[in-house]
Amino acid sequence: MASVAPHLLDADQPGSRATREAVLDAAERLFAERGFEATSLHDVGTAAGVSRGTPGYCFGSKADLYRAVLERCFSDVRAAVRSGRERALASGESADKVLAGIVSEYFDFITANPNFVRLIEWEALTGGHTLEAVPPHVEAAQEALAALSDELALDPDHPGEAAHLLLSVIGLCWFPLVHSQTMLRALGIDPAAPGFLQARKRHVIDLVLSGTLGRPHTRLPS
Amino acid sequence: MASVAPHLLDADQPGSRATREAVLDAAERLFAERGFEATSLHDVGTAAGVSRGTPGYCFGSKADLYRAVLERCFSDVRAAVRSGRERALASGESADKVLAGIVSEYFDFITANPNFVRLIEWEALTGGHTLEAVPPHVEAAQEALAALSDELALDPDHPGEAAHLLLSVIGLCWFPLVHSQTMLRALGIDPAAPGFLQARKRHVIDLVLSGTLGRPHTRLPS
DNA sequence: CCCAACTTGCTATACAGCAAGCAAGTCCTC
DNA sequence: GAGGACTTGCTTGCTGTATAGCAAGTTGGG
Repeated sequence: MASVAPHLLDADQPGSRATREAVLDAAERLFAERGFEATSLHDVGTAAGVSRGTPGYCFGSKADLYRAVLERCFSDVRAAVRSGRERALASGESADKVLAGIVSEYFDFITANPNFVRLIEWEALTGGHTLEAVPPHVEAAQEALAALSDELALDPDHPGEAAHLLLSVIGLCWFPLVHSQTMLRALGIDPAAPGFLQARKRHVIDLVLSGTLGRPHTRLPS
Repeated sequence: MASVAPHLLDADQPGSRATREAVLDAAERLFAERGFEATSLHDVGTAAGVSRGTPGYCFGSKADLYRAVLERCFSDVRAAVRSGRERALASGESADKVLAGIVSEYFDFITANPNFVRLIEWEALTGGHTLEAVPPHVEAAQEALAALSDELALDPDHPGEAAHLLLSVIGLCWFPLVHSQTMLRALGIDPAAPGFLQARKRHVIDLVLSGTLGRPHTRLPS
């Protein structure tokens, strides 16, 4: 994950910029892999090539380091969402092309940034209390929602429609990444097989396009 | 979650049946809530109304207790999948009605069994190594896959189609449950609001039906 | 020589697992 | 049928290990 978030690195925080960055990188990787509880500051220090005390020295406490990781991460995500929206606005394509492009780009983004997905999954399971204290994540979500609503000119009488669609796109893209070791294995799918990711992307795009632009209204079963 | 899995409770395992059941119930709840690492045998004992040593006495080790929880859980799930499949087979409805019924039932099932969802999510994040040792989970997945393939008479030339569809159904249903404290909050959705779950179910059914029965073939964007 | 950037020593806490203890039966023998 | 031997079901004490955080120490550049 690239790095945009100057306030976390310079300012008059303790430690040098290079060390703080190395610690953040190591912490992001380890927190994403093992979660907050199972990651020790000792391990973070070792992975960053510094002593076990340095992460605490640079970031105050383990919880503060974790929050800093989330902040940097969502600062990047927010920037990605914004730039994606601007590109979509400028493209002048038809609604279905734009939607397919959004899904495709999002799919590629999370495939390339597994740390991001895993960090949020850990947050989801542990209550999301740290994420709550990181404003950019709400801004990113709201902007994604607005982009979807605008671009597709969704019916303003149903404000929940865009939200459901966004939830669906995210869920469809995330699921195979998150559950590669559980569901996919149980189903006999190898997520590393050549073509799997592309087939998945295609499936998601087809599903979302047909569901959104067709708009059938099926009755619930009794 | 109901209880089918006699071998875990009687046999010549240590402890009385009632105590083992109480410990399993408490452990399922706590492991689902906090995960394996963050749950202590002390807490399990207290929650079960026994001493801190009893969980270890009855199940051997913390890891063994955890495995027993997963086994009981998937024994139940496997039974639910089987009975659902039999009901679908016997219904004689059209493919779209059957699919809508499957999705609706599955949605209701996971809404009523959050422990199941959370236990698997924890497994997914921690590598799924314990789940790997619990055969019923593969059997349940395979049977669900076979049911979907049969019922919808999916093209046997594309064996991955049923798997992608199953992944999509599961992902669409799970996502709002798992991310009620992260995404939903960021999007300003209250998952406890009256009607949210029904609206979600409707959205998922519409999406899956239109995507499956229409079968458009949209090109990927360049 | 001094200050920032680290490192190392220390303490308190938490937890899993083992082993010993204990109380309430159950069986076995006379 | 009584009394001791033994089992079952559970509890409590103990030990080793891991970790967060603080405080004192160290080193290198300006």
